[in-house]
Amino acid sequence: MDESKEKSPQTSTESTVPRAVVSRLSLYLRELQQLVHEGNATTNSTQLGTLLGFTDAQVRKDLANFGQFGYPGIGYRCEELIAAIKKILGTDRSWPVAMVGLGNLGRALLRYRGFQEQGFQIAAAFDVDVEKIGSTVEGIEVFHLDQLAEVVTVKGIRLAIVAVPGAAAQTVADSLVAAGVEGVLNFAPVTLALPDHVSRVGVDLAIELEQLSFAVVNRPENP
Amino acid sequence: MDESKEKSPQTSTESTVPRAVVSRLSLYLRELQQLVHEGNATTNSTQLGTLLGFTDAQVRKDLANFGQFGYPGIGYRCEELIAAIKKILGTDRSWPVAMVGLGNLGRALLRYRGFQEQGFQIAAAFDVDVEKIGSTVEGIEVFHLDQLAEVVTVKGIRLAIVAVPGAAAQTVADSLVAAGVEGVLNFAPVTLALPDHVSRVGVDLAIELEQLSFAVVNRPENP
DNA sequence: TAGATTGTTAATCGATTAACAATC
DNA sequence: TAGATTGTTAATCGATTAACAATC
Repeated sequence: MDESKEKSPQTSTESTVPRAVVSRLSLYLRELQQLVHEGNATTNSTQLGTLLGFTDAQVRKDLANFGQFGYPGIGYRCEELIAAIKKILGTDRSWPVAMVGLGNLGRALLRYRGFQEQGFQIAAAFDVDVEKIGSTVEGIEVFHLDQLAEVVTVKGIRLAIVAVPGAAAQTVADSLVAAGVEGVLNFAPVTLALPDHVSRVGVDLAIELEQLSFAVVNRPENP
Repeated sequence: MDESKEKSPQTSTESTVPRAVVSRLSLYLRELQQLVHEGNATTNSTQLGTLLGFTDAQVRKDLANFGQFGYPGIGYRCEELIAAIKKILGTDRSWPVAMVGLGNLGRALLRYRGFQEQGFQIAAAFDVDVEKIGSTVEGIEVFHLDQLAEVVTVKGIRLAIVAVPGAAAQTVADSLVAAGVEGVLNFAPVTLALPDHVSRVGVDLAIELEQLSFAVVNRPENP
């Protein structure tokens, strides 16, 4: 073998980590927070795996992508692992987020507490309805979409949530990109075209139900 | 009660078709509907793949799981493929769905039109707030959670959406299972324990944002 | 210590991509 | 026919699981 045994210089996390692993990382974090809430100081790969439906090997392998966090013979100290995962996910800080679109979904999301609990703060909302511009919803100022670039810059916004009708989503996305936003969480039922340097996550509520109906219809007993 | 075909130890259900494939099937459907809307009668694996960011081979391979839908030299007839995918997903019919929890998110989801467009109809809503019981929201009757089993039976409900606080979600899920519901779409930030014969899809809005912050923080150029 | 559990390597399993004969 | 595109098989790639020495 002529291969050097040198480790590659990428220390913590390059884009070599699959999305599925990152997704599970969030689940580990959520479960660890729950375990702490229940009074546990430590856990282990078997317990975490059982709670989430994964094998113990997978839990350890996933974490191994980012370093060594456990103690042989003991497991993982919950608070310590929580801090480590938050650092990896980037949620050891607070992110100001833009909300675009104040229809039913957008307004509901403005009121949702779960974002803030995990380090995301809606810093500004945008719409095109003049009735809404200038008002305040849940303590968040509503701006016209035209002010996007300005507000994004002033407030240091890097992430945005798109909750506009499908027909408007791509145009909004283009504006977000032009304003310098780096990541978009899209609730519109369309696939957004974004440049490579902008990250994209899509949630389509109807699609989630479709996954369910497929599972139900295709279960052995159910024709 | 006879599970006679015990070939594989666990998850004998839809193990033949991976979840990832089913998820892409929904994306194909959405894109095909968009293509029809734009006036296209046919498409092909290269076009579908390009629009969604997949290879043409993957599109064909995914569809091959379910049969032969294309025409060599031509591609796919949009309307025909739409009908085929809807049949596979089980959305060639209308599904009555239960909504449990009428907080901000639950109410927003009641108003969301996207469900109905894809064949899902909220048939009843449930809460424990006596102020809401008996009222009508968006034309949908609100029942007390105690009436779940009864209403589920009468309305033939097989799917449910859980939009209650995390602390209440497992209890609600247990009630849904007891009422005979076969699939649960869970928006509460907890992992629900459900029996094998009940399907589960989870959407955690904070987790979606975490995926985004991870992507942004771990992009080569960004600290 | 003895028991428990990690991190990691090797083996297995599954999913994606490439290639091409079939065919419209 | 000539050109285009499918469905499918084979090759590649990646992810999950199993196993175990290290170690607390």
